Amino acid sequence: MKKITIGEAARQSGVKVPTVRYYESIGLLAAPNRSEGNQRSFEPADISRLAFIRHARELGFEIEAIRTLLTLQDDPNQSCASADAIAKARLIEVEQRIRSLMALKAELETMVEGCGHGRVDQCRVIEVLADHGQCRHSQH
Amino acid sequence: MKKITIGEAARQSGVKVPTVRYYESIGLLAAPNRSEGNQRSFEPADISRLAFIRHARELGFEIEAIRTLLTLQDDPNQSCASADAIAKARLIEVEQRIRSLMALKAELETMVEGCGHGRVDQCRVIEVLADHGQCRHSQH
DNA sequence: CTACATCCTCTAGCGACTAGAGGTGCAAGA
DNA sequence: TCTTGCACCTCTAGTCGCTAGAGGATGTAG
Repeated sequence: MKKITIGEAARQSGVKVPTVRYYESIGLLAAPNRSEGNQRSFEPADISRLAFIRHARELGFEIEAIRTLLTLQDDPNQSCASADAIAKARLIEVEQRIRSLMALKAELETMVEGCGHGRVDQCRVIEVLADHGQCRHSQH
Repeated sequence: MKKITIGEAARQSGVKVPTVRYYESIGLLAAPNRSEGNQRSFEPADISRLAFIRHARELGFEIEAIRTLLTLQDDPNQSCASADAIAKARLIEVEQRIRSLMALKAELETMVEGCGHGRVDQCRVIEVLADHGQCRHSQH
């Protein structure tokens, strides 16, 4: 088998080199074998695992959630109820966040539209920030 | 004038006590006068400033952006072009983030819907994570 | 053999707080 | 007056998920 360097693993998985080392350091990725000269030598499975992690991170899962998902993946006989629960929780978070951002968007639009491009004392941006009572949303 | 303690200031502005001290430490809020016993004594203007900061933070502005907005507020003769630019930049960020989260939402929904609630080896949650090729969005 | 890219470990830094230790100030009840 | 107990003080260190940099070793191409 040809040796996969950390740089190769990084390129193939889309995870940066220092981040690969970081994932190893926190135990998300098993420590790989080393070459004569102490350089890491990865297996193809490590690249899949890194890609899995990367994808999950892109979806906004926290490291601890990913750790759980990975242990589930490692043991395919387990019930997928936990995986389902984690994904559902994340979905709810994302929906919340979208709602919240929509409210922010509306408020920012009011600010930007209301800006007369004159001096600060007539500026709606500053004004709205100074007085929360002027906006329609109250919790985020 | 009655003295406003840090606790009072926190309650009235909605900023937590340690956070008020933090804002002072990074120069976002001027260091207030102290009582005989070295306790901070705030002015009503400080509370407005804290409320301004809090509202801006809720809108997702970074501390450095808020610092700029505050200097603009402090000098009302300035043009509000900078304030406008900051708000516009933030609006674009928010719109980006919403689009990105919508894509995530769609992907998470596919995962959750596809979960057969059986064993992990048939679980769509794990499967989708393991193989990015299965999903329709490619950049976030 | 010599460049030069890539690798190694280690420590420190980022943003925006938050938590905790260890101590002081202050107002109200006994 | 004393004491209880909360609120305040400073300082350091921790959070999350990396990222940057120092200072050195290894590996490969010409």
